[in-house]
Amino acid sequence: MDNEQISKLLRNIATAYTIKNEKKFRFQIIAYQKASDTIKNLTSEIKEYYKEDRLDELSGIGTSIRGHLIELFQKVRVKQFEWALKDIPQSVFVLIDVPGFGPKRAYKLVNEFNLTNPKTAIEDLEKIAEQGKIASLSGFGEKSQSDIIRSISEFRLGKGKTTKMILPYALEIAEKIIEYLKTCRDVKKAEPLGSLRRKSPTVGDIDIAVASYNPESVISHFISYPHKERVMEKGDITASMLVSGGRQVDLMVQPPESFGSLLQHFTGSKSHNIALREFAIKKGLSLSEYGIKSGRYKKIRKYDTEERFYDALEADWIPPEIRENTGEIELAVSHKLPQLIELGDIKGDLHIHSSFPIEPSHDLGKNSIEEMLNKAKGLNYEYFGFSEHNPSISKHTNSQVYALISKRNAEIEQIKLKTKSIRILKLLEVDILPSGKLAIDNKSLDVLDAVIVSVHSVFKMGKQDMTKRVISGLSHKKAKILAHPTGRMLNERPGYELDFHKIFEFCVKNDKALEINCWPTRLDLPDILIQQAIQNNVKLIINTDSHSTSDMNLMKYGVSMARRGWAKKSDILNTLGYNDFIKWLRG
DNA sequence: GCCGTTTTCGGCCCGACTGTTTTCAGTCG
Repeated sequence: MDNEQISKLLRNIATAYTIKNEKKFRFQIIAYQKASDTIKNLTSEIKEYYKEDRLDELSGIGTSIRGHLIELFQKVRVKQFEWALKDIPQSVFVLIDVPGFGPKRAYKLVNEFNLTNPKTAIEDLEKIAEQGKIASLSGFGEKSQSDIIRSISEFRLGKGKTTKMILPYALEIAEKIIEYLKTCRDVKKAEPLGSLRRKSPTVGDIDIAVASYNPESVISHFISYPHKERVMEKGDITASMLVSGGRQVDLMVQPPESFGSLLQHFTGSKSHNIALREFAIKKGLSLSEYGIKSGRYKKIRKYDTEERFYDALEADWIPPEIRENTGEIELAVSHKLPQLIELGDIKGDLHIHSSFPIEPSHDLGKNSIEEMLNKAKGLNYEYFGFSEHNPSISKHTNSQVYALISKRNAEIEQIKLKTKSIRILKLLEVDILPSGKLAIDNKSLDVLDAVIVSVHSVFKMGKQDMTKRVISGLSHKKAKILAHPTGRMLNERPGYELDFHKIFEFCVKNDKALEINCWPTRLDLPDILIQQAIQNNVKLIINTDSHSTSDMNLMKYGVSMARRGWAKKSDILNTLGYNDFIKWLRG
């Protein structure tokens, strides 16, 4: 069983407990949900934690659930789970994935209509709703019957939060809506919050906060958005709608004097907020989007900025990117938060594909060496590295490969003569073959300043073999950077299997760096691995992997990812000045 | 069932909205 399946299993246990007796099992339900989330967010398989006897490192998994997981890995069947799941039809766990269905409603419908086949439960229920059989059920009515039909249809089309957007796409939608919101006079401020503000690599829905003295007017303006598909909810201070494309947008409004508490509340993450509120309780305080209530006086104090809100808790302001309840609250309270890297700290971009006809087996860039370079100057970089893919080895002999690389180098040298304001490096992105050998030979490698190595074929290898392959590729003296280390493509494929303990160890020992690739569908390394890499003293470098001049603006996404991984300026190699950087590259 | 900045026992975030209700349950974030 993989993480996704085990996470779902634990969530099902929580659902089962909710159906059995929500009050009695209240805290077990929370515990199982938390354990489920922990496993869902892991970057390596939980089974590895079990094998290495490291399950106790995971927060939210205590003695009891740990014992059940061990039983799961050893015997497959878990007595406690079987007891909890007994009497609950499988269809319930299928139906619950459809928005609007919680444990209670799903269970009631499955039982009432005897939906025994989990594979067809959703469409069976749809038919029953269409036949008008649900409205007469106690607790249901005409409206909920038609809502069910619509929910199922939207779920099938992947609308709402069912599918996640990559970050730039979500930002684009948010910016349009914010621009529209600002045409309303009553809107004093409007900001994108939630996972968008935390710069999460994928975003389920778009959260927007507005400061206004007239929430009614703001909400009525919001739901009149010309590109809306439908309004899902409309209350006094919040509203939700689907915009064209089926993307969900949530709105919350507070007066300007409470905007700080609203920002804090609506930025999340959920687990950060829960932890912060638990911390506040110990101080006799109660937090919400309205402000802070003191237990004794019950009077609410309002905060116009987030800084003042955190300050009221005697904590430093916490950058949104690290609000994931992984220790940031404790450090904010002890005033020991790290100074995270910023976009302005970046002094160079080393992973650039020009259109120079180097005849690679992978893709070529769209803009010339000179065009890319001019863009780099515009970004005020100190140094810049060209790293096209190596010439295709199936179509060229070694000497042809050498000739192509030399030709590119010659062109770079020509341009270097005319260029004073920026230092240029002659790099290449070289494939690590399944054997672990680099795709090009030493003669070709010798004419390069260094190479970026990466895996572009045969992804399905065992973890140990893939780790050996990558380490073998990185072992070459010229190989300094491992590009997009996990190989994941967001919304497309998970990464290949790698033993990152070994990779980290190798990189530290041999002074190699791991790339944080800025490409929005990659964002690779993932944040959690960035954090682990830093803890292990592994050097990192943020590269755009640009294939056109406009791609070079993607640097901000890599920096956000680094911030999510708690990276400081000193953790990132391309914040170094040229002399220090080149010393590392050639070292 | 988890967890430790008064705790290995006794706590466990806080609120909005909808539909079916006649005061609230269910779902969501």
